[in-house]
Amino acid sequence: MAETKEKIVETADQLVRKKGYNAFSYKDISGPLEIKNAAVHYHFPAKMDLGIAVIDQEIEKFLEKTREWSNSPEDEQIAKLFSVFDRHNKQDNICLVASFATDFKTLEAPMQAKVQEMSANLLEWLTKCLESGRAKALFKFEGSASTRALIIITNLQSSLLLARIMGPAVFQQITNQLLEDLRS
Amino acid sequence: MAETKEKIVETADQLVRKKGYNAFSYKDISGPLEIKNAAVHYHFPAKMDLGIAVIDQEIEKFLEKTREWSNSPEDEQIAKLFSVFDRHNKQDNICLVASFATDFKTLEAPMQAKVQEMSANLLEWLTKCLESGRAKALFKFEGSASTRALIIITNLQSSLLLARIMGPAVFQQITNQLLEDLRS
DNA sequence: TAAGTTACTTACTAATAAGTAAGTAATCAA
DNA sequence: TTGATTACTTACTTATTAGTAAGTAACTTA
Repeated sequence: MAETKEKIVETADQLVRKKGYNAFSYKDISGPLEIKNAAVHYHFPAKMDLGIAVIDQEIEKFLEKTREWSNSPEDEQIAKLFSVFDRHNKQDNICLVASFATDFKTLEAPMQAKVQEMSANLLEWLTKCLESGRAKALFKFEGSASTRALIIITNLQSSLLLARIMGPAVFQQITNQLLEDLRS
Repeated sequence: MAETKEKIVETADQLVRKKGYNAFSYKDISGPLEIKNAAVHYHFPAKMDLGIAVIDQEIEKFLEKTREWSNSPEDEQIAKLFSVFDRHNKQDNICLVASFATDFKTLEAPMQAKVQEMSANLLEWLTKCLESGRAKALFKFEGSASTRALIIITNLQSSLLLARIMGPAVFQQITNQLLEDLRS
């Protein structure tokens, strides 16, 4: 991919996390990158094309990371997932799923499908990780792995939301206890 | 409060929950209510005034409800809180805190303060409820009540977000397990 | 009953949004 | 070396946004 195109996607990713999909415009991208508005439209004719590119990149990154982690013990894999969210917390970013979930009803069908794909990937991976981690007695939790995965995902997502409102410390407070819960 | 003014706030509340604060316009209110755009501006000169009214109403409703519940056992109080979220789930609504958290960085200072006030109220109430419920052995959980309150709030918030993406059943899946966790 | 006051409507403005059409300079491929 | 392709810019259009100024009809109060 060309340099400008990559920078556009990266800037859009940051904007979705910082302001939300409906709250940024092409001007917010063309300005910082010192290109013209029409240059953004050249690479991404409609805003939806850009939105999809942002999600596609996130899906790709996630699959790549989890592939890298796949030989580590499950408790380390979970720790690595948490550290991804921790990094976002330190940058005052929220996660893409939460950001797009808020705007979900305003999105066109192809974008909604992409958001669903992104969420399904995360849930599927976490479910398997919890399942095999429990089999090895690395984790202890009640109920099905898929339910526990949903619970942990909701914790991670909303702790970034709450951290934005109540300060970054609440993220640590929540995630420390979550990891504790999984062990005990 | 006058009838029209109430209807405007109620419509705005629904719009914030359905589309997000930055994704609705005064036209989305004046249209359904069959009034003119300027009528909305008459009651709420700037959009922020309307946003604050929506949050103020939510705060008031919350304080009223928790006052009503205050003589019930703590496990029933928690069940009532969950049922409020359940009602939102059935209407495909997300919660105000999550909706405004996404747009938080685009909000003016007085609105940010209101969002913080709303979150603090919820957290404070839930912390106290968990604390006294644990003292009566109605609940069992690890760690401080305030951390557990944060965890439960994040679960409730994001289960509405995830339910929108993955279907309303995930809300039940999550909340059933959460209530189970608190008991066991 | 005259003078506010309330709750609007009519008719705007200025700014910003997404998106497009036509032109251009530089590179690439035959 | 010509002709196409790439990656833009210039210069628009159309729609929508928040917001306002001036007018009006109905009611209220002195």
